[in-house]
Amino acid sequence: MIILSKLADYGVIVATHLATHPERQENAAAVAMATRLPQATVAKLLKALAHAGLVTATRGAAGGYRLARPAGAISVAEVVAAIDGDIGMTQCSVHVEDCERTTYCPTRPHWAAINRAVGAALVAVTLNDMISPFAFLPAAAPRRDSAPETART
Amino acid sequence: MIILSKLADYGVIVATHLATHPERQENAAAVAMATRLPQATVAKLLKALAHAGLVTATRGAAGGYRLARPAGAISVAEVVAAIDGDIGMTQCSVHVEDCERTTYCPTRPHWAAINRAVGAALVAVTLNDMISPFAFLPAAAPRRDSAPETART
DNA sequence: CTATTGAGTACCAATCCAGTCCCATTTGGC
DNA sequence: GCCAAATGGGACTGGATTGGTACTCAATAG
Repeated sequence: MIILSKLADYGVIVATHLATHPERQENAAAVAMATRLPQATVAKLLKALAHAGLVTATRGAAGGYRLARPAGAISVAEVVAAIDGDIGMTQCSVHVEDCERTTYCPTRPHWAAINRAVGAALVAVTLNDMISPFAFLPAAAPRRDSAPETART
Repeated sequence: MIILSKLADYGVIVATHLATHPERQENAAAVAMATRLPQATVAKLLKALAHAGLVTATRGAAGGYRLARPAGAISVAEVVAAIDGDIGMTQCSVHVEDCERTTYCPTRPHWAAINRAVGAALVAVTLNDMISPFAFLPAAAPRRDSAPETART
């Protein structure tokens, strides 16, 4: 099971690439070449990122993109959300009204909690973390041995 | 963006339903009726769960399904994995060989860490938690005051 | 032996997604 | 002032994936 769509994955790559040269302004073609991604797709991604306010775009000749904020202030969750929309585990987490089981489905409230946990894992990681060559430990996954009371496999 | 497929979501509902009557053996039709899900789909789900060893199946007349383990010993992650396969954030997390960018992509090692965090969020929740009427706090999402709040539109 | 029920597989339909293309708008350069 | 370069914002399409169904085989109780 793949959680992220390929586009969202690409989006993080593109954003990360911009984060490596925060002061430089690059147009879509240059980013595509640097990331080895299809040019048209990169253009689409950058548009989405610009729309979400994560990158600033300069139009016209000699235009291009650059990060709107420092790399440390942009989380992976934001990049993913800009491309794939809001993060939610289940249908009913995102479109509550679509789930006619709302009244009797006992699992629904619990999904919200799982949702937050997953979201926290993505929010905890910034683009700065992604370009660092060292592994990091996201705050949302502190340790595995804190197993509360439930037996695991 | 929806992270779980509908089938995986249904799978959790089905497993949760079985968890409410651990001692009772139910056939696919009964589970389908109780959960208001299409009967053929429920049958398919139960087969997948049985294949993964999460439920035990009794064949023949008066056969049916029941949980193979106590509800507290089955995590949501297992149920999801039984239906959707292994959990991974990106293509390269699951099929490393498919990603020809491995050598120079700086984001790859970090996805593994995010992966673990998300997986931990699902492993921390058991079927027992899902049937409890009270909200619980999964271990992987310890607090909200660490400001996962991001500026959205 | 027969009815019932799960196991397994094959298959169809629908949806979604990745990717491309087109045209309008903006801006810098000549 | 005009043209080229670049983004903005759609629409469109081919393909892959998924949700759902149907059918046949195997096992078991009575």
